[in-house]
Amino acid sequence: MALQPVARRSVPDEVFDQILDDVVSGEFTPGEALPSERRLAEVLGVSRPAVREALQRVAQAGLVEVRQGDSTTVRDYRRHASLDLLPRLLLPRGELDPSVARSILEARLLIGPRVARLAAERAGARLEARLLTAVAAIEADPDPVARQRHALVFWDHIVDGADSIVFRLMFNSLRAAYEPALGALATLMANEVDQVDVYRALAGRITGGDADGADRAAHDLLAPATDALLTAIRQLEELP
Amino acid sequence: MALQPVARRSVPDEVFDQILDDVVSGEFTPGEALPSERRLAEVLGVSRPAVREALQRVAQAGLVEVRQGDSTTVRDYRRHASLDLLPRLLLPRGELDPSVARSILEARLLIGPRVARLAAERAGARLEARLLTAVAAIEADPDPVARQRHALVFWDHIVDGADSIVFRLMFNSLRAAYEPALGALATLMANEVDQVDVYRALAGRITGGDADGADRAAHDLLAPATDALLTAIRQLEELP
DNA sequence: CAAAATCGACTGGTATGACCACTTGACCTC
DNA sequence: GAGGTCAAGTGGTCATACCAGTCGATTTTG
Repeated sequence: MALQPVARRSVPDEVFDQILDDVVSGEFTPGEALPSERRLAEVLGVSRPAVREALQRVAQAGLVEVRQGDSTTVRDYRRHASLDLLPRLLLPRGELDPSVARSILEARLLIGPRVARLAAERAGARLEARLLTAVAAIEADPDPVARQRHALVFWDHIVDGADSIVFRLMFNSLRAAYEPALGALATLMANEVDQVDVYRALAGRITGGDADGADRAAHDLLAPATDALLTAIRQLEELP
Repeated sequence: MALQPVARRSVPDEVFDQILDDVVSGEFTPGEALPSERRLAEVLGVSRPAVREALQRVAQAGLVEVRQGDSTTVRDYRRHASLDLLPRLLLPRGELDPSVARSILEARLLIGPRVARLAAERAGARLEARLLTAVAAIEADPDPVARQRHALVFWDHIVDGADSIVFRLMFNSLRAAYEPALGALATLMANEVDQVDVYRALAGRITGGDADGADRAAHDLLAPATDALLTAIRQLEELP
Protein backbone atom coordinates (compact mmCIF):
# COMPACT_ATOMS: atom_id res chain seq x y z
CA MET A 1 0.00 0.00 0.00
CA ALA A 2 1.56 3.27 -1.11
CA LEU A 3 1.28 6.04 1.47
CA GLN A 4 0.12 9.30 -0.01
CA PRO A 5 0.97 12.72 1.36
CA VAL A 6 -2.00 14.22 3.20
CA ALA A 7 -2.84 17.56 1.73
CA ARG A 8 -4.34 19.84 4.35
CA ARG A 9 -7.18 21.75 2.80
CA SER A 10 -7.70 25.31 3.92
CA VAL A 11 -11.13 26.57 4.90
CA PRO A 12 -11.43 29.03 2.00
CA ASP A 13 -10.39 26.22 -0.38
CA GLU A 14 -13.23 24.05 0.89
CA VAL A 15 -15.72 26.89 0.64
CA PHE A 16 -14.46 27.76 -2.85
CA ASP A 17 -14.93 24.18 -3.99
CA GLN A 18 -18.44 23.97 -2.60
CA ILE A 19 -19.61 27.18 -4.20
CA LEU A 20 -17.95 26.36 -7.49
CA ASP A 21 -19.51 22.92 -7.61
CA ASP A 22 -22.93 24.32 -6.78
CA VAL A 23 -22.67 26.84 -9.61
CA VAL A 24 -21.35 24.38 -12.15
CA SER A 25 -23.87 21.71 -11.21
CA GLY A 26 -26.75 24.14 -11.64
CA GLU A 27 -27.68 24.23 -7.95
CA PHE A 28 -27.32 28.00 -8.32
CA THR A 29 -28.58 29.30 -11.64
CA PRO A 30 -27.39 32.39 -13.57
CA GLY A 31 -28.89 35.57 -12.19
CA GLU A 32 -29.67 33.98 -8.86
CA ALA A 33 -28.47 35.67 -5.67
CA LEU A 34 -26.16 33.76 -3.38
CA PRO A 35 -26.72 33.95 0.37
CA SER A 36 -24.89 36.83 2.03
CA GLU A 37 -21.33 36.37 3.29
CA ARG A 38 -22.65 36.44 6.85
CA ARG A 39 -25.25 33.81 6.11
CA LEU A 40 -22.83 31.54 4.29
CA ALA A 41 -20.36 31.82 7.16
CA GLU A 42 -23.11 30.83 9.58
CA VAL A 43 -24.39 27.95 7.50
CA LEU A 44 -20.93 26.60 6.74
CA GLY A 45 -19.72 27.13 10.30
CA VAL A 46 -16.70 29.18 9.29
CA SER A 47 -15.59 32.80 9.63
CA ARG A 48 -16.75 35.54 7.33
CA PRO A 49 -13.23 36.35 6.08
CA ALA A 50 -12.90 32.75 4.92
CA VAL A 51 -16.16 33.01 2.99
CA ARG A 52 -15.15 36.34 1.59
CA GLU A 53 -11.82 35.03 0.39
CA ALA A 54 -13.50 32.10 -1.31
CA LEU A 55 -16.11 34.30 -2.94
CA GLN A 56 -13.52 36.71 -4.33
CA ARG A 57 -11.81 33.74 -5.91
CA VAL A 58 -15.09 32.43 -7.34
CA ALA A 59 -15.63 35.91 -8.78
CA GLN A 60 -12.16 35.87 -10.29
CA ALA A 61 -13.00 32.56 -11.92
CA GLY A 62 -15.89 34.31 -13.62
CA LEU A 63 -18.72 32.40 -11.96
CA VAL A 64 -20.25 35.11 -9.78
CA GLU A 65 -20.48 38.87 -9.77
CA VAL A 66 -19.76 40.67 -6.50
CA ARG A 67 -21.00 44.25 -6.05
CA GLN A 68 -20.74 46.22 -2.85
CA GLY A 69 -24.09 46.76 -1.22
CA ASP A 70 -25.90 44.15 -3.21
CA SER A 71 -26.10 40.37 -3.14
CA THR A 72 -23.52 38.40 -5.00
CA THR A 73 -25.16 37.00 -8.14
CA VAL A 74 -24.38 33.95 -10.22
CA ARG A 75 -23.11 34.35 -13.76
CA ASP A 76 -23.49 32.00 -16.69
CA TYR A 77 -20.15 30.25 -16.50
CA ARG A 78 -20.36 29.28 -20.13
CA ARG A 79 -20.17 32.98 -20.99
CA HIS A 80 -17.78 34.20 -18.37
CA ALA A 81 -15.54 31.45 -17.08
CA SER A 82 -12.12 30.70 -18.50
CA LEU A 83 -10.35 27.47 -19.35
CA ASP A 84 -9.42 27.20 -15.69
CA LEU A 85 -12.84 25.72 -15.13
CA LEU A 86 -12.12 22.79 -17.37
CA PRO A 87 -10.91 20.37 -14.66
CA ARG A 88 -14.24 20.74 -12.88
CA LEU A 89 -16.17 20.10 -16.05
CA LEU A 90 -14.09 17.14 -17.16
CA LEU A 91 -14.40 15.24 -13.90
CA PRO A 92 -17.60 16.23 -12.19
CA ARG A 93 -17.98 13.92 -9.18
CA GLY A 94 -14.86 12.05 -10.23
CA GLU A 95 -16.24 10.58 -13.46
CA LEU A 96 -15.26 11.62 -16.94
CA ASP A 97 -17.80 13.75 -18.80
CA PRO A 98 -17.72 12.38 -22.36
CA SER A 99 -18.74 15.59 -24.11
CA VAL A 100 -16.07 17.56 -22.27
CA ALA A 101 -13.48 14.91 -23.07
CA ARG A 102 -14.57 15.02 -26.71
CA SER A 103 -14.25 18.77 -26.73
CA ILE A 104 -10.74 18.60 -25.28
CA LEU A 105 -9.60 15.99 -27.76
CA GLU A 106 -11.06 17.98 -30.66
CA ALA A 107 -9.24 21.10 -29.56
CA ARG A 108 -6.06 19.15 -29.05
CA LEU A 109 -6.32 17.74 -32.57
CA LEU A 110 -6.66 21.23 -33.98
CA ILE A 111 -3.98 22.92 -31.91
CA GLY A 112 -1.37 20.18 -31.62
CA PRO A 113 -0.44 20.03 -35.32
CA ARG A 114 -0.33 23.82 -35.57
CA VAL A 115 1.90 24.08 -32.52
CA ALA A 116 4.16 21.38 -33.96
CA ARG A 117 4.33 23.33 -37.22
CA LEU A 118 5.26 26.54 -35.43
CA ALA A 119 7.88 24.74 -33.36
CA ALA A 120 9.44 23.35 -36.55
CA GLU A 121 9.50 26.82 -38.06
CA ARG A 122 10.64 28.71 -35.03
CA ALA A 123 12.76 26.43 -32.91
CA GLY A 124 13.79 23.42 -34.98
CA ALA A 125 17.11 21.93 -33.99
CA ARG A 126 17.20 23.85 -30.72
CA LEU A 127 14.59 21.45 -29.36
CA GLU A 128 16.45 18.28 -30.18
CA ALA A 129 17.98 17.35 -26.85
CA ARG A 130 14.83 18.03 -24.86
CA LEU A 131 12.54 16.23 -27.29
CA LEU A 132 14.74 13.16 -27.49
CA THR A 133 15.02 13.02 -23.72
CA ALA A 134 11.26 13.11 -23.43
CA VAL A 135 10.83 10.41 -26.08
CA ALA A 136 13.33 8.24 -24.24
CA ALA A 137 11.41 8.76 -21.01
CA ILE A 138 8.16 7.70 -22.69
CA GLU A 139 9.86 4.61 -24.07
CA ALA A 140 11.54 3.64 -20.82
CA ASP A 141 8.42 3.80 -18.70
CA PRO A 142 6.01 0.83 -18.96
CA ASP A 143 3.20 2.46 -16.95
CA PRO A 144 0.57 4.09 -19.22
CA VAL A 145 -0.26 6.82 -16.73
CA ALA A 146 3.41 7.74 -16.36
CA ARG A 147 3.82 7.65 -20.11
CA GLN A 148 1.12 10.24 -20.39
CA ARG A 149 3.04 12.42 -17.98
CA HIS A 150 6.17 12.11 -20.10
CA ALA A 151 4.10 12.89 -23.18
CA LEU A 152 2.93 16.08 -21.51
CA VAL A 153 6.57 17.03 -20.95
CA PHE A 154 7.23 16.27 -24.64
CA TRP A 155 4.40 18.61 -25.66
CA ASP A 156 5.52 21.19 -23.11
CA HIS A 157 8.79 21.53 -24.99
CA ILE A 158 7.03 21.76 -28.34
CA VAL A 159 4.72 24.49 -27.09
CA ASP A 160 7.75 26.38 -25.82
CA GLY A 161 9.30 26.12 -29.24
CA ALA A 162 6.16 27.43 -30.93
CA ASP A 163 6.91 30.90 -29.54
CA SER A 164 3.29 31.84 -28.99
CA ILE A 165 2.13 33.02 -25.61
CA VAL A 166 -1.46 32.18 -26.41
CA PHE A 167 -0.71 28.55 -27.17
CA ARG A 168 1.64 28.45 -24.20
CA LEU A 169 -1.08 29.60 -21.80
CA MET A 170 -3.68 27.38 -23.45
CA PHE A 171 -1.43 24.41 -22.95
CA ASN A 172 -1.14 25.24 -19.26
CA SER A 173 -4.90 25.17 -18.88
CA LEU A 174 -5.40 22.04 -20.94
CA ARG A 175 -2.64 20.27 -19.00
CA ALA A 176 -4.27 21.32 -15.72
CA ALA A 177 -7.52 19.74 -16.90
CA TYR A 178 -5.80 16.64 -18.15
CA GLU A 179 -3.59 15.82 -15.21
CA PRO A 180 -6.29 14.84 -12.72
CA ALA A 181 -7.86 12.74 -15.46
CA LEU A 182 -4.76 10.75 -16.44
CA GLY A 183 -6.09 7.61 -14.85
CA ALA A 184 -9.54 7.89 -16.35
CA LEU A 185 -8.04 8.58 -19.76
CA ALA A 186 -5.37 5.88 -19.61
CA THR A 187 -7.33 3.32 -21.62
CA LEU A 188 -8.18 5.83 -24.32
CA MET A 189 -4.61 7.11 -24.48
CA ALA A 190 -2.74 3.84 -24.18
CA ASN A 191 -2.40 3.36 -27.92
CA GLU A 192 -1.14 6.87 -28.36
CA VAL A 193 1.58 6.78 -25.74
CA ASP A 194 2.65 3.33 -26.99
CA GLN A 195 3.59 4.73 -30.38
CA VAL A 196 7.07 5.78 -29.41
CA ASP A 197 8.15 5.63 -33.05
CA VAL A 198 5.56 8.25 -33.96
CA TYR A 199 6.76 10.50 -31.15
CA ARG A 200 10.27 10.04 -32.42
CA ALA A 201 9.21 10.82 -35.99
CA LEU A 202 7.43 13.96 -34.83
CA ALA A 203 10.50 15.04 -32.90
CA GLY A 204 12.58 14.47 -36.03
CA ARG A 205 10.31 16.58 -38.20
CA ILE A 206 10.32 19.43 -35.71
CA THR A 207 14.05 19.44 -35.11
CA GLY A 208 14.63 19.08 -38.86
CA GLY A 209 12.60 22.23 -39.47
CA ASP A 210 10.05 20.31 -41.56
CA ALA A 211 6.87 22.27 -40.76
CA ASP A 212 4.56 20.32 -43.05
CA GLY A 213 5.95 17.02 -41.85
CA ALA A 214 5.60 18.06 -38.24
CA ASP A 215 2.00 19.13 -38.80
CA ARG A 216 1.17 15.76 -40.39
CA ALA A 217 3.04 13.70 -37.83
CA ALA A 218 1.30 15.49 -34.96
CA HIS A 219 -2.03 14.88 -36.63
CA ASP A 220 -1.22 11.21 -37.13
CA LEU A 221 -0.28 10.94 -33.48
CA LEU A 222 -3.32 12.74 -32.06
CA ALA A 223 -6.14 11.74 -34.40
CA PRO A 224 -6.67 8.11 -33.30
CA ALA A 225 -7.61 8.97 -29.70
CA THR A 226 -10.14 11.53 -30.92
CA ASP A 227 -11.58 9.01 -33.38
CA ALA A 228 -11.74 6.31 -30.72
CA LEU A 229 -13.59 8.58 -28.31
CA LEU A 230 -16.03 9.75 -30.98
CA THR A 231 -16.70 6.12 -31.86
CA ALA A 232 -17.25 5.22 -28.22
CA ILE A 233 -19.62 8.16 -27.76
CA ARG A 234 -21.55 7.18 -30.86
CA GLN A 235 -21.90 3.64 -29.59
CA LEU A 236 -23.12 4.91 -26.26
CA GLU A 237 -25.76 6.98 -28.01
CA GLU A 238 -26.95 3.99 -30.01
CA LEU A 239 -27.74 1.99 -26.92
CA PRO A 240 -31.50 1.64 -26.31
CA MET B 1 -16.16 66.17 -22.48
CA ALA B 2 -17.85 62.86 -21.69
CA LEU B 3 -18.03 62.11 -17.98
CA GLN B 4 -17.12 58.55 -17.22
CA PRO B 5 -18.42 56.51 -14.31
CA VAL B 6 -15.82 56.29 -11.57
CA ALA B 7 -15.11 52.70 -10.74
CA ARG B 8 -14.17 52.38 -7.12
CA ARG B 9 -11.29 50.01 -6.83
CA SER B 10 -11.11 47.81 -3.77
CA VAL B 11 -7.93 47.55 -1.76
CA PRO B 12 -7.33 43.86 -2.56
CA ASP B 13 -7.86 44.69 -6.24
CA GLU B 14 -5.13 47.31 -6.11
CA VAL B 15 -2.79 44.99 -4.27
CA PHE B 16 -3.57 42.18 -6.71
CA ASP B 17 -2.76 44.43 -9.66
CA GLN B 18 0.53 45.56 -8.17
CA ILE B 19 1.75 42.10 -7.38
CA LEU B 20 0.61 40.75 -10.72
CA ASP B 21 2.37 43.52 -12.61
CA ASP B 22 5.56 43.03 -10.62
CA VAL B 23 5.57 39.32 -11.40
CA VAL B 24 4.74 39.74 -15.09
CA SER B 25 7.24 42.56 -15.54
CA GLY B 26 10.04 40.49 -14.03
CA GLU B 27 10.42 42.61 -10.91
CA PHE B 28 9.92 39.37 -9.04
CA THR B 29 11.58 36.41 -10.72
CA PRO B 30 10.52 32.74 -10.60
CA GLY B 31 11.66 31.06 -7.40
CA GLU B 32 12.02 34.32 -5.57
CA ALA B 33 10.30 34.80 -2.22
CA LEU B 34 7.79 37.58 -1.88
CA PRO B 35 7.81 39.67 1.29
CA SER B 36 5.61 38.26 4.04
CA GLU B 37 1.94 39.20 4.26
CA ARG B 38 2.72 41.32 7.30
CA ARG B 39 5.53 43.12 5.54
CA LEU B 40 3.50 43.74 2.41
CA ALA B 41 0.63 45.09 4.50
CA GLU B 42 3.04 47.46 6.21
CA VAL B 43 4.76 48.60 3.04
CA LEU B 44 1.51 49.07 1.12
CA GLY B 45 -0.21 50.72 4.07
CA VAL B 46 -3.17 48.31 4.05
CA SER B 47 -4.47 45.60 6.33
CA ARG B 48 -3.15 42.09 6.28
CA PRO B 49 -6.49 40.52 5.27
CA ALA B 50 -6.47 42.71 2.17
CA VAL B 51 -2.97 41.49 1.29
CA ARG B 52 -3.95 37.94 2.01
CA GLU B 53 -7.00 38.13 -0.20
CA ALA B 54 -4.96 39.57 -3.05
CA LEU B 55 -2.25 36.95 -2.68
CA GLN B 56 -4.71 34.06 -2.72
CA ARG B 57 -6.04 35.45 -5.98
CA VAL B 58 -2.53 35.81 -7.41
CA ALA B 59 -1.96 32.18 -6.44
CA GLN B 60 -5.17 31.13 -8.17
CA ALA B 61 -3.93 32.91 -11.28
CA GLY B 62 -0.91 30.62 -11.19
CA LEU B 63 1.72 33.27 -10.58
CA VAL B 64 2.79 32.45 -7.02
CA GLU B 65 2.82 29.43 -4.76
CA VAL B 66 1.56 29.89 -1.22
CA ARG B 67 2.54 27.35 1.44
CA GLN B 68 1.72 27.61 5.11
CA GLY B 69 4.79 28.28 7.22
CA ASP B 70 7.00 29.31 4.36
CA SER B 71 7.35 32.40 2.22
CA THR B 72 5.18 32.76 -0.81
CA THR B 73 7.30 32.12 -3.88
CA VAL B 74 6.99 33.31 -7.45
CA ARG B 75 6.22 30.83 -10.23
CA ASP B 76 7.15 31.03 -13.87
CA TYR B 77 3.89 32.38 -15.26
CA ARG B 78 4.67 31.02 -18.68
CA ARG B 79 4.43 27.52 -17.21
CA HIS B 80 1.63 27.98 -14.75
CA ALA B 81 -0.63 30.86 -15.67
CA SER B 82 -3.77 30.48 -17.74
CA LEU B 83 -5.23 32.48 -20.59
CA ASP B 84 -6.67 34.83 -17.97
CA LEU B 85 -3.30 36.51 -17.89
CA LEU B 86 -3.56 37.50 -21.52
CA PRO B 87 -5.03 40.99 -20.98
CA ARG B 88 -2.02 41.89 -18.85
CA LEU B 89 0.38 40.63 -21.47
CA LEU B 90 -1.37 42.27 -24.41
CA LEU B 91 -1.46 45.73 -22.91
CA PRO B 92 1.44 46.13 -20.50
CA ARG B 93 1.49 49.79 -19.43
CA GLY B 94 -1.35 50.55 -21.81
CA GLU B 95 0.52 49.85 -25.04
CA LEU B 96 0.01 46.90 -27.34
CA ASP B 97 2.69 44.21 -27.19
CA PRO B 98 3.18 43.20 -30.83
CA SER B 99 4.29 39.64 -30.16
CA VAL B 100 1.30 39.00 -27.94
CA ALA B 101 -1.01 40.55 -30.51
CA ARG B 102 0.56 38.36 -33.17
CA SER B 103 0.08 35.32 -31.01
CA ILE B 104 -3.58 36.14 -30.48
CA LEU B 105 -4.23 36.71 -34.16
CA GLU B 106 -2.47 33.47 -35.07
CA ALA B 107 -4.58 31.53 -32.62
CA ARG B 108 -7.70 33.25 -33.82
CA LEU B 109 -6.88 32.33 -37.42
CA LEU B 110 -6.50 28.70 -36.41
CA ILE B 111 -9.53 28.42 -34.19
CA GLY B 112 -12.02 30.68 -35.94
CA PRO B 113 -12.42 28.58 -39.09
CA ARG B 114 -12.67 25.36 -37.06
CA VAL B 115 -15.31 26.86 -34.82
CA ALA B 116 -17.21 28.08 -37.88
CA ARG B 117 -17.00 24.56 -39.35
CA LEU B 118 -18.32 23.01 -36.17
CA ALA B 119 -21.13 25.55 -35.96
CA ALA B 120 -22.15 24.72 -39.52
CA GLU B 121 -22.16 21.00 -38.69
CA ARG B 122 -23.82 21.23 -35.32
CA ALA B 123 -26.10 24.23 -35.28
CA GLY B 124 -26.64 25.38 -38.87
CA ALA B 125 -30.03 27.03 -39.44
CA ARG B 126 -30.67 27.40 -35.72
CA LEU B 127 -28.18 30.25 -35.66
CA GLU B 128 -29.74 32.23 -38.47
CA ALA B 129 -31.69 34.88 -36.59
CA ARG B 130 -28.91 35.65 -34.16
CA LEU B 131 -26.19 35.78 -36.81
CA LEU B 132 -28.20 38.02 -39.10
CA THR B 133 -29.02 40.34 -36.24
CA ALA B 134 -25.33 40.62 -35.40
CA VAL B 135 -24.41 41.27 -39.05
CA ALA B 136 -27.06 43.97 -39.22
CA ALA B 137 -25.64 45.55 -36.08
CA ILE B 138 -22.15 45.57 -37.56
CA GLU B 139 -23.48 47.17 -40.73
CA ALA B 140 -25.57 49.78 -38.96
CA ASP B 141 -22.79 51.08 -36.72
CA PRO B 142 -20.24 53.42 -38.34
CA ASP B 143 -17.83 53.42 -35.39
CA PRO B 144 -14.97 50.89 -35.87
CA VAL B 145 -14.63 50.20 -32.17
CA ALA B 146 -18.34 49.52 -31.83
CA ARG B 147 -18.22 47.34 -34.94
CA GLN B 148 -15.63 45.20 -33.24
CA ARG B 149 -17.99 44.78 -30.34
CA HIS B 150 -20.75 43.63 -32.63
CA ALA B 151 -18.29 41.30 -34.32
CA LEU B 152 -17.52 39.77 -30.94
CA VAL B 153 -21.25 39.15 -30.47
CA PHE B 154 -21.33 37.56 -33.92
CA TRP B 155 -18.51 35.20 -32.95
CA ASP B 156 -20.10 34.57 -29.56
CA HIS B 157 -23.08 33.03 -31.33
CA ILE B 158 -20.87 30.94 -33.59
CA VAL B 159 -18.90 29.59 -30.66
CA ASP B 160 -22.16 28.68 -28.97
CA GLY B 161 -23.19 26.80 -32.07
CA ALA B 162 -19.90 24.89 -32.19
CA ASP B 163 -21.00 22.90 -29.15
CA SER B 164 -17.53 22.63 -27.63
CA ILE B 165 -16.95 23.72 -24.08
CA VAL B 166 -13.24 24.10 -24.70
CA PHE B 167 -13.68 26.52 -27.57
CA ARG B 168 -16.44 28.25 -25.61
CA LEU B 169 -14.15 28.88 -22.62
CA MET B 170 -11.25 29.82 -24.86
CA PHE B 171 -13.41 32.39 -26.55
CA ASN B 172 -14.26 33.89 -23.17
CA SER B 173 -10.59 34.35 -22.36
CA LEU B 174 -9.65 35.69 -25.78
CA ARG B 175 -12.57 38.12 -25.67
CA ALA B 176 -11.49 39.29 -22.22
CA ALA B 177 -8.03 40.01 -23.61
CA TYR B 178 -9.41 41.69 -26.68
CA GLU B 179 -11.98 44.00 -25.14
CA PRO B 180 -9.63 46.37 -23.36
CA ALA B 181 -7.57 46.54 -26.55
CA LEU B 182 -10.40 47.40 -28.94
CA GLY B 183 -9.18 50.95 -29.35
CA ALA B 184 -5.57 50.00 -29.89
CA LEU B 185 -6.59 47.36 -32.40
CA ALA B 186 -9.12 49.50 -34.26
CA THR B 187 -6.77 50.45 -37.09
CA LEU B 188 -5.67 46.87 -37.63
CA MET B 189 -9.24 45.60 -37.52
CA ALA B 190 -10.96 48.32 -39.47
CA ASN B 191 -10.76 46.48 -42.79
CA GLU B 192 -12.11 43.34 -41.25
CA VAL B 193 -15.18 44.84 -39.62
CA ASP B 194 -15.86 46.82 -42.78
CA GLN B 195 -16.39 43.62 -44.78
CA VAL B 196 -20.03 43.20 -43.89
CA ASP B 197 -20.57 41.12 -47.02
CA VAL B 198 -17.99 38.59 -45.82
CA TYR B 199 -19.68 38.37 -42.44
CA ARG B 200 -22.96 37.84 -44.22
CA ALA B 201 -21.43 35.17 -46.45
CA LEU B 202 -19.98 33.38 -43.42
CA ALA B 203 -23.34 33.51 -41.68
CA GLY B 204 -24.92 32.04 -44.79
CA ARG B 205 -22.47 29.16 -44.96
CA ILE B 206 -22.96 28.33 -41.31
CA THR B 207 -26.73 28.50 -41.35
CA GLY B 208 -26.75 26.56 -44.62
CA GLY B 209 -24.78 23.77 -42.95
CA ASP B 210 -21.89 24.19 -45.39
CA ALA B 211 -18.96 23.24 -43.13
CA ASP B 212 -16.26 23.56 -45.79
CA GLY B 213 -17.65 26.86 -46.98
CA ALA B 214 -17.88 28.18 -43.44
CA ASP B 215 -14.27 27.15 -42.74
CA ARG B 216 -13.09 28.97 -45.88
CA ALA B 217 -15.20 32.05 -45.32
CA ALA B 218 -13.97 32.37 -41.74
CA HIS B 219 -10.41 32.04 -42.93
CA ASP B 220 -10.98 34.66 -45.63
CA LEU B 221 -12.39 36.99 -43.02
CA LEU B 222 -9.70 36.52 -40.39
CA ALA B 223 -6.52 36.08 -42.42
CA PRO B 224 -5.96 39.66 -43.63
CA ALA B 225 -5.59 41.16 -40.15
CA THR B 226 -3.04 38.50 -39.22
CA ASP B 227 -1.16 39.11 -42.43
CA ALA B 228 -1.25 42.88 -41.90
CA LEU B 229 0.12 42.57 -38.40
CA LEU B 230 2.85 40.16 -39.48
CA THR B 231 3.80 42.59 -42.21
CA ALA B 232 3.87 45.50 -39.78
CA ILE B 233 6.01 43.51 -37.34
CA ARG B 234 8.41 42.54 -40.12
CA GLN B 235 8.75 46.17 -41.14
CA LEU B 236 9.40 47.16 -37.56
CA GLU B 237 12.16 44.57 -37.37
CA GLU B 238 13.75 45.85 -40.55
CA LEU B 239 14.20 49.33 -39.17
CA PRO B 240 17.86 50.14 -38.41
C1' DC C 1 -50.63 61.92 -8.54
C1' DA C 2 -45.87 61.62 -9.92
C1' DA C 3 -41.26 62.70 -8.91
C1' DA C 4 -37.80 63.36 -5.65
C1' DA C 5 -35.90 62.77 -1.19
C1' DT C 6 -35.26 60.24 3.02
C1' DC C 7 -34.67 56.28 5.76
C1' DG C 8 -33.72 51.71 7.36
C1' DA C 9 -32.20 47.18 6.55
C1' DC C 10 -29.16 44.62 4.46
C1' DT C 11 -25.31 43.93 1.55
C1' DG C 12 -20.25 43.89 0.67
C1' DG C 13 -15.54 46.27 2.15
C1' DT C 14 -11.84 47.07 5.59
C1' DA C 15 -9.19 47.04 9.65
C1' DT C 16 -7.39 45.46 14.22
C1' DG C 17 -5.99 42.13 17.29
C1' DA C 18 -5.52 37.59 19.03
C1' DC C 19 -4.38 33.14 18.42
C1' DC C 20 -3.47 28.65 15.73
C1' DA C 21 -0.68 25.66 12.50
C1' DC C 22 3.36 24.92 9.84
C1' DT C 23 8.24 25.42 8.10
C1' DT C 24 12.94 26.17 8.55
C1' DG C 25 17.37 26.81 10.36
C1' DA C 26 20.16 26.80 14.46
C1' DC C 27 21.58 24.25 18.11
C1' DC C 28 22.07 20.25 21.08
C1' DT C 29 22.47 15.31 22.15
C1' DC C 30 23.77 10.70 21.27
C1' DG D 1 26.32 12.17 11.15
C1' DA D 2 21.55 11.41 12.46
C1' DG D 3 17.85 12.69 15.16
C1' DG D 4 15.48 15.76 18.26
C1' DT D 5 14.24 20.28 20.17
C1' DC D 6 13.43 25.05 19.98
C1' DA D 7 12.62 29.71 18.44
C1' DA D 8 11.48 32.77 14.91
C1' DG D 9 9.07 33.63 11.24
C1' DT D 10 5.70 32.27 7.94
C1' DG D 11 0.83 31.58 6.48
C1' DG D 12 -4.17 30.34 8.38
C1' DT D 13 -8.36 31.49 11.03
C1' DC D 14 -11.43 33.86 13.80
C1' DA D 15 -14.06 37.61 16.33
C1' DT D 16 -15.28 42.19 16.53
C1' DA D 17 -16.06 46.74 15.12
C1' DC D 18 -16.93 49.91 11.81
C1' DC D 19 -17.26 51.91 6.92
C1' DA D 20 -19.42 52.23 2.17
C1' DG D 21 -22.98 51.08 -1.02
C1' DT D 22 -27.62 49.33 -2.78
C1' DC D 23 -32.38 48.87 -2.76
C1' DG D 24 -37.07 49.02 -1.49
C1' DA D 25 -40.43 51.26 1.39
C1' DT D 26 -42.05 55.45 3.01
C1' DT D 27 -42.48 60.36 3.20
C1' DT D 28 -42.31 64.87 1.26
C1' DT D 29 -42.81 68.14 -2.35
C1' DG D 30 -44.62 70.41 -6.41
